[in-house]
Amino acid sequence: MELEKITKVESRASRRYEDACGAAHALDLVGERWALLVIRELMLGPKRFSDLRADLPGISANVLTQRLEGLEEAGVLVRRKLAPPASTQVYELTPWGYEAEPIFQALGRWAARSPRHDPSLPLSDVSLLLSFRTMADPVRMRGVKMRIGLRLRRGGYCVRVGGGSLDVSRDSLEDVDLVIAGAPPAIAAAVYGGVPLAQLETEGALAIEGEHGLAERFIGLFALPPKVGD
Amino acid sequence: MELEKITKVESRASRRYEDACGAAHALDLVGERWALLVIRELMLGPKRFSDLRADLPGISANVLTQRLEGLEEAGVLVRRKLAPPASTQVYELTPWGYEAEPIFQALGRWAARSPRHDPSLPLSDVSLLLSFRTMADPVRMRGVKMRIGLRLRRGGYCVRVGGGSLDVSRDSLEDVDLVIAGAPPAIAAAVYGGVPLAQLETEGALAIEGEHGLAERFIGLFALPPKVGD
DNA sequence: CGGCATCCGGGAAGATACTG
DNA sequence: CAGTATCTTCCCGGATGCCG
Repeated sequence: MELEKITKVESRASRRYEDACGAAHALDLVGERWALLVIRELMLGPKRFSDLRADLPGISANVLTQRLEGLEEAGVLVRRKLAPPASTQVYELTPWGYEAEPIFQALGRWAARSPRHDPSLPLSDVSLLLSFRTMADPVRMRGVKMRIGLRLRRGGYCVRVGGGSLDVSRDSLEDVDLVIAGAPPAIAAAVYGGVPLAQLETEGALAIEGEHGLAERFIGLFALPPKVGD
Repeated sequence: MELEKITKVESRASRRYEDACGAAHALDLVGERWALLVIRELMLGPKRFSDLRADLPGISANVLTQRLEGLEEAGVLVRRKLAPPASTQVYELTPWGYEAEPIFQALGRWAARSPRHDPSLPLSDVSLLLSFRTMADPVRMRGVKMRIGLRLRRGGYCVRVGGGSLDVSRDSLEDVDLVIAGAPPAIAAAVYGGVPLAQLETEGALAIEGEHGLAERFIGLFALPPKVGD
């Protein structure tokens, strides 16, 4: 057991980049496969093991366990036991963990220009909401004030636009001007793919509860960068 | 041979995150081990295979070959043959590849707060220069105008401060106000570690050609974020 | 069922030696 | 100098099973 631990530590050490560069150290911490996506899924609040598994298509249970251990050891997240009677264990980012969001924004903005980016793949609730924070255009938000509710697979979120910025929270859908209900890929198709709302509604992929004009204005707040070569 | 190709393609596909999230796609492109560090080393201009190998402590030749192939296929870099009589082959980022710099800035800023960050590890020329671009404080640069030359192991660089921003280029050391010569870790110790210039000079780790006061002012332009817990 | 340990097969990374 | 070939080690992914 002790020997096992030692060899484990040694192998970990030998697999780190021996590099003082901050980016290299970041990759030592979160560069393993799935690590950043686990953090992404926790960016809007704590989740349980099984929620993480369900929201990360393709991760296996043992890898998720390993990543959670490593990220906890690195100080990126903590395990927390909810007060009874819930008593379930959740994983929650530390304040420093939450500060990783610019990493996702930089990665996302850069990859959005990739010729190979395939928007038809599955998209998690959190990914969609984070993309709003990343892709909202400050110029287009100037003078706009609205509260949009999103009813996604795993719950409700509220997007508040005002004061030239955009705020997102996992929230009930009280006091919103409009609710958009649907799966994340459908909403992404409307927001980023230019697919008309009417078409998505007749297909049953999406439902709008409120004024359509407001939904159109909401969609107009976001802009993808042009693909490489354009 | 054909079978080999097919299995290779299949394995590649199965190892991608099937996720429309931009960050996930970025990791499909540059998430493999060493890939981002290869890009980092090319951020300030093209390099040869052996230079990359020398500047990436610990990468092996076959992995470097694979990463260069993959990054070329992804459109992040191109192989270019220099005109005769040089005739050596170099690897150069595409314009889109150069746009990856915010990724390094986000990673670096975040990891700089890590309790485990060890600044005494080796540091490449490019890492040091990129850290200047990342960590220069716009407030402190206000009204400052200077041209600092750096003579590092692998050549000369010029850091131009002016108009509230900082510019870096691989360049000769003509027309600079000051030259700092030394190994990147020593310069980092002065800039980020608070080690006095005089001490580094007497140790022979660093040499200043010009006014010391100017060097001190240059060093004062940079600030690391506080560590987690401070 | 949620969380985790264990075993196994395949494939990626690492080290070293070798070649045009 | 710029890689290729080969071998070993280790990580990832899948399946199974344990336990509260």
